[in-house]
Amino acid sequence: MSNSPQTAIYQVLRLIPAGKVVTYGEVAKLAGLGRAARFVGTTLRKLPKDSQLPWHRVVNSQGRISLPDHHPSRKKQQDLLAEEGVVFINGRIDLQKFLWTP
DNA sequence: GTGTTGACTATCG
DNA sequence: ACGATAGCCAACA
Repeated sequence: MSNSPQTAIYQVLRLIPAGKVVTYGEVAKLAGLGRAARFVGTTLRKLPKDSQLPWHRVVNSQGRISLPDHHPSRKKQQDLLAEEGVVFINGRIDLQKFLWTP
């Protein structure tokens, strides 16, 4: 088992199926971090650019991409999700259809 | 040990 | 529906 919180987050990310998304809060809870949703975002920001983890399937509770507008990966995240079948409407995801929960 | 930070969330006006 | 505010929690200086 993983003692490191960030390792626990990595394991949770691998469980997310393509075409679905999860919120930061859900990832935190599944990783055993309770309500440390902010920590999930901080951890993802530190991920290496060549990471194989599906970090792009993590969005905020509003169904929006949380990255700042000027962040280069923001555009890439939406593009990756769109390729997996996640539909964006006015820059927003319909969580009632695409939110994944175990 | 103390205070600040942040890819968050729930609540309020 | 939208912006501002307060609450949360681990990492960092």
